Amino acid sequence: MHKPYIAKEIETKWQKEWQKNNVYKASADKKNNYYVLEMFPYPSGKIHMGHVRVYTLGDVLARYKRCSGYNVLHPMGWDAFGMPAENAAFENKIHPAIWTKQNIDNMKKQLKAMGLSYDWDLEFATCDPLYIECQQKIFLDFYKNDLAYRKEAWANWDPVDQTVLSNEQVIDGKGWRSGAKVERRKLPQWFFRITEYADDLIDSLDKLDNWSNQVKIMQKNWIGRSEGLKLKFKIDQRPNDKIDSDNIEVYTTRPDTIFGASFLAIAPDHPIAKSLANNNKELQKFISECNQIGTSEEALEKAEKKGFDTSIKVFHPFEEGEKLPVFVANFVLMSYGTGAIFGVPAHDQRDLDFANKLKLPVKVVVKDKNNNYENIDTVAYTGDGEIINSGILNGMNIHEAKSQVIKLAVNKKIGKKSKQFRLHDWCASRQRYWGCPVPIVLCDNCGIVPVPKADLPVLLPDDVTFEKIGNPLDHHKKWQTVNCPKCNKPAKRETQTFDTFVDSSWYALRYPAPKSKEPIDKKEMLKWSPPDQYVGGIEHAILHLLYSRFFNRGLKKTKYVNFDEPFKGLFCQGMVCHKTFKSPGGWVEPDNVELKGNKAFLKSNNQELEIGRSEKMSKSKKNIVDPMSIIDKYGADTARLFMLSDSPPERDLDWSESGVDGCWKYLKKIWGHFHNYTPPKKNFLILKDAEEGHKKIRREIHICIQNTTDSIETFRYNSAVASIRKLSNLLLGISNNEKSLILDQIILEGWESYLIMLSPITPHIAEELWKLMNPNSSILSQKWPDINEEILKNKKIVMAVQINGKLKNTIEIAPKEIVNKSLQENKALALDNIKNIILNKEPKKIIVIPGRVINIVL
RNA sequence: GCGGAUGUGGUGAAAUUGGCAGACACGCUAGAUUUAGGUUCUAGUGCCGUAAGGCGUGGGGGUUCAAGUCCCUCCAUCCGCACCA
Repeated sequence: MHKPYIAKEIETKWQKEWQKNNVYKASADKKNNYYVLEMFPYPSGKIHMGHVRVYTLGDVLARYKRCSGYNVLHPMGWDAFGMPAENAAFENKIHPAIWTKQNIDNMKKQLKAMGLSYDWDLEFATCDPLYIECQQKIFLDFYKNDLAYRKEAWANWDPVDQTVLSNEQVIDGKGWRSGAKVERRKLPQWFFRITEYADDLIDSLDKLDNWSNQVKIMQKNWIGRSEGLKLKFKIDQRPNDKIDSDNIEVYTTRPDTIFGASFLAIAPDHPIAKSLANNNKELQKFISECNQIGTSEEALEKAEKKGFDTSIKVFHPFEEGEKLPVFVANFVLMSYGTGAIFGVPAHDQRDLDFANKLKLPVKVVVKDKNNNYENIDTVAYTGDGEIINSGILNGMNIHEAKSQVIKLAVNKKIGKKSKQFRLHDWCASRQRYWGCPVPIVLCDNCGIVPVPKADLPVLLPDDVTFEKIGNPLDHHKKWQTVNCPKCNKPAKRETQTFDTFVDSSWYALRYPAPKSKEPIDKKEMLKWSPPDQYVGGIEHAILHLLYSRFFNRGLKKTKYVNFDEPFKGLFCQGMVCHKTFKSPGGWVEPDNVELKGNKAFLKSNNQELEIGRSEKMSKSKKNIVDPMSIIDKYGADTARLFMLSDSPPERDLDWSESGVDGCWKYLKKIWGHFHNYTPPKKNFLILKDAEEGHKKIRREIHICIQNTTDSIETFRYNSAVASIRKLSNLLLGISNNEKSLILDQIILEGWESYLIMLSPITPHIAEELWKLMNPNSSILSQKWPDINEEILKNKKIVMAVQINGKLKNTIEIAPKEIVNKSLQENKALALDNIKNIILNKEPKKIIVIPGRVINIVL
């Protein structure tokens, strides 16, 4: 009897051994350097299955590349600033720094138990004083180069707690702790000038060949470039003198529909609206209602369209005598275009909803050929068509009309062509404690004064309390008070800290030299950067990845780097999901559930539970499986194998206990096999003398090697696992009485290749089994198996024979017959069942696709 | 609301360019061995049908000798929406 497979034992053994030998040390050479990076985690306390998935994916790639002869940089660190640490401080009276440190220690231990191939010497956390100092240096350079500036911006304001809330802390328009209705307030905040690069950020997407297409499309739409017209409407009668303009300027992307305009709408915070509100209580009330919708775009767009008639009228620019009413409307954004629009209900859904609500006229100006365009009542028509009811524009299509109106407006000096972006500048400051301080002093005499680089870092004070509501830095008078670096008079530190997206916008460049005094050590960085492959969740498709792309451009402008894009390749993996279980008392953890057939019961009292569909693992639904319990029970290799086995990496993965069990049984089977296997003395030289029967087996082995390699290269890891398993099925299926000297060598070649290909996936068991065959070498120093092209060349080709496109039979041909179409046709026609179907009919057509299919059309 | 994606057996899925749908697994069924420690092995398994055969890739329509793959349309689910990270 052989040794039982006790995963834990061999996994800790090899992890210790590899650590001792420092096998994952990154050392760059002149060429063949490869940088694999996975998105670093927020240290929330313990790892979850999402981490197991993304880090396994990255690890397979890192190990595969190392095995294929590359020098690999594969680092890990911590996105250590953020709100949860402050929440923990508030709830459990623990300092954010201590809480974060504890979490990092614990999670590091857990990641190590997964057997990931990181060079831990390169580890850092974004809350390290050195990282803070470096980031502040970069910020000062950005500020000097006009990439950062301060201006007023909206924030969610809790009027009871007297504090700023994140969108996450606003639930149904109410503060999460106070329950008070949340308002919007303007505060001075710090911005990065990302819009400066808007065009470049769109145009350069084309160059990112190794980025997933969907992310590129999402970013393009997010930036939202549009070409349109800024157009002035003359005000008929000014209601009060405080309005210092005779015009209201609107921005539109549909100048062609100008004759269908039935109103103007301005944003609640448009200067004219504000000015009117000064002596209009009703309007004041309306504006403050608008301010209660919240700051998220989703909330604004979903809110019921509401408007307030200002009683101002404006003249239609092209239609003599026509006047349009001006409304303040809750769906118009001050931050986009000019903060004012003209409304064309027939051809814009929002405008139509609004017009219907306020009983405004709907005038059709674009003819929809396919539908009844006379009556537009609830659905606006936004497509192309012939312009009607529009005087001089009649008969044009919308594109002709668009340029015609722009031309007319420019000639009349009431408009100009304008390019707009949906993207707005990045608000990167937060009114919170646990973040990197903005290194600025606010002085009554000198205004905004950067902290001199020599005085960095500006570190957070330790002695803060979280009992008082609001930003602890605001309450810390001693920390705030400094002398102005310019005039030396008493001044105040900026009490805002950076958005954590700032921390994660440049961390990849820090790994090559994480202890350098310089933010980015050029020499070391250039050996590796930018990362060849970045791996992370699709939920970061826009913000993190767009901010990183901007930041990299900023770093180029400030001469820290010499390339534009932060990541050469990008791969986004799907989420980890699990079924949900519900009892009348609420959600139930999978750990407390017993499955019998397709029913689920509560372990404690056998009560039957409702089984819900699979959803993203989340605390609220309690459908969480703790990775550590899986590693304890089955081992890291099983967990890793399961993560890769069934679902393609980019798709959501359904966690299933039986799937994990299957992986474990498989590893156990392989374990058993190798413990009973006595390999022959290696002599691969005799393989070239193999006869056809043996060659066939060897060919199949090499087909598996080829398929596995292709699948790994293209991130189809589930297919890679399938072909690896196919290879073991094949080798295990060769019966003992077939064996011979040559076949024994073929089988040995097969098993060695098998273990090497398995090793990036399940490194521990692969090493253990490798040592059984080769006690003096490590699997980590083996080369990825070569594909023997010569062997693959002579495989038989199977072709489908179809009648009217339906498969009826197959034929086999030799590779050299692939060019001989008539031979293939004749072979197909000679088949008995084909003859029977054709009988005496004359085929109308016979299509031969060489080497693939013969289709006989009757 | 806007933007992006996904949809194939009982389940997870596979299928270079349109060219044999269901590889590899899980589950299930039957049988064998009795497993010594979470058994293993063999056979079967898309659906309907005794069979011949027919039907099958979310629904409907189309292009083609040929459609999971291309086009139109509808439906369902998931992700993001700028202060969660």
